Amino acid sequence: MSQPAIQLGPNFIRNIVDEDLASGKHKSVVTRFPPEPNGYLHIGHAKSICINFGLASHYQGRCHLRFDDTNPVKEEQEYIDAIKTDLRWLGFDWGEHEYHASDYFATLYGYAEKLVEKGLAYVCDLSPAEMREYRGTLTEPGKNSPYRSRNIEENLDLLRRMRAGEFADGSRVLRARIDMASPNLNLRDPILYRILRATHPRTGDAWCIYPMYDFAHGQSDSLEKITHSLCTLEFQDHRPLYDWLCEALEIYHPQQIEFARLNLTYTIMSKRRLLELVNEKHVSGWDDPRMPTLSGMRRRGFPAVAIRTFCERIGVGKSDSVIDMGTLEDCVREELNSVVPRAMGVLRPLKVTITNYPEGQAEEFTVPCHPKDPSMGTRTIPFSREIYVDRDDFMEDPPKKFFRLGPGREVRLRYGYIIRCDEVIKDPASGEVTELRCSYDQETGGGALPEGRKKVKGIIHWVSAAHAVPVEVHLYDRLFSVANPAGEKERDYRELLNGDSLEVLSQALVEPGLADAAPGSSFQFERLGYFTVDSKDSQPGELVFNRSVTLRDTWAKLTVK
RNA sequence: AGGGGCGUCGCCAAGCGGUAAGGCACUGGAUUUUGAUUCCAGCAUUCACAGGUUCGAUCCCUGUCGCCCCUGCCA
Repeated sequence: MSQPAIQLGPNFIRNIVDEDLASGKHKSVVTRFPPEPNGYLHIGHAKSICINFGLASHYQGRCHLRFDDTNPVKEEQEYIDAIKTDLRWLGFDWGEHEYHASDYFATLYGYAEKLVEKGLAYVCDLSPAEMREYRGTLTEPGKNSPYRSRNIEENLDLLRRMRAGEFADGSRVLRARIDMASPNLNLRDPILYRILRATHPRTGDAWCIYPMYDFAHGQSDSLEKITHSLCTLEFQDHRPLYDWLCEALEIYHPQQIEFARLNLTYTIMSKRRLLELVNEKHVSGWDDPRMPTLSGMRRRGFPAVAIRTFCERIGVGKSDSVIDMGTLEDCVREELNSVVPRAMGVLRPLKVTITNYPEGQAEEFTVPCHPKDPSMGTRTIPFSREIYVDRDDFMEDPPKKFFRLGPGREVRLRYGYIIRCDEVIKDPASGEVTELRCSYDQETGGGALPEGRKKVKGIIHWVSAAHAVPVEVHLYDRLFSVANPAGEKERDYRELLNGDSLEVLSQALVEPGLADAAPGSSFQFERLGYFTVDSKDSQPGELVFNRSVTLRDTWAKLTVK
């Protein structure tokens, strides 16, 4: 696998790295992407991935994949596997450099003993409630734990017995001895190790004590000789602890740099909440096409390149931001537009009979697969007396500027004839339009325009009734009904879900050439948008198409106004 | 005795003392057998605000205001 061309623009992290390289602090760059395997990767992770791998490739360095697996109660092998799948799909390669914090458990434990021996850590017996009380508040200093003055021998003995499994879960912890009066709460004797009897996906029951994030992350960075440890803004307050531990342990000291996490309008990025959406069945799974997960987007039909382009475009900064979903959609359209073949599909069919076209007759039009890329070749589409058009392309009482079908109006069938609507048939009971009876101009086949004939403005897509393939189409809309669900403090985010985020169309029809479309393959249904064959719900002969994204639609914009 | 960050066009974002890049969005117009694509044009006399330093400040200093993060034995 080769590194994708990720071209991140200038940013503050690059400036720092440039200085480090210029000053000789570093000769090369080593970064890492450190997910906790407690859920699936989402577009926010993609930003981090692109920054870490992108920075490494920009400086011809390397980027490690490291699982931050220090909390066995939340982590699962399923997630480890899914993360690797998504990472590869995105186009990144970590080579031999796959690591797990759990690989370092023995070393980390050794570090803990070292800290105790230096008098910089102690075993504390305070209960969680007491711990909270002793910690103080944002404005008041904490107070020293009564166990803070235990001597080194006792601490070492206790730590070893913690590891040996002599004490109950939660009964004791190992703490760093720093400063209970620090204005930075992270420095008020933070917990380094907790007793936890849980089976770890990789180390099983080998350990009953597990290191906390702060005692694993920086140490893992150090062991891997990471030069620049990039993380999100909320870890800024942890940096002093990161630095303190590297100094106290006298180990290689990477530099932690924080950047703003990604937020996207109309969705959420919290793994905890995404898990809830899955568990509470608000969505069909982590890979539901409405989810902001990479697996969801892949299934929806978003190309990996589009996601990488998106990450390049949004840049890297330190200010909290919420990026418009339109930016992502534009990246998706841009990629799909250039690489995907065209096809015709009718979402909500309305029967049209061409009254002057001979019964039983049929013909085929040979048309390009792509309007601008001849290398994509041609395809044939059948035409006959009965066709289907989309209901949206007919209006009984059309407004100004509507140049599709209406009583007495002419339109061009894309790649076919010009037809005129002569008669509108309705269901006598409901008044619903059930059929259009039209006549065609046989001089206009395949786009021909006889001398002197006026050009028609409207061109609509269609499908031959006898030849069309019935399919199911899933239309997706934003998952949430408000732009920034995470910013809504008053209401539970579940109340903000968009009840109409999924629309299932079971009567859709596509041109016969799509009958054997492969799962995951994408097409542009002309005038409608990009559609991708669902890789999970499709059966042979029963295709399900996911609408990946619509086309830009200036008409829709006008009608809203 | 609170601390740590951030404020440049509707949304992102370059800029690092010499007079506001770029993308998305939006608005025109051209081409078009997709109301798509493509193309061309327009879109911040101004950088949260107020002072100060300077020949000159978005960039330096001071103050004010606004927003985000931190009181898990989560990461």
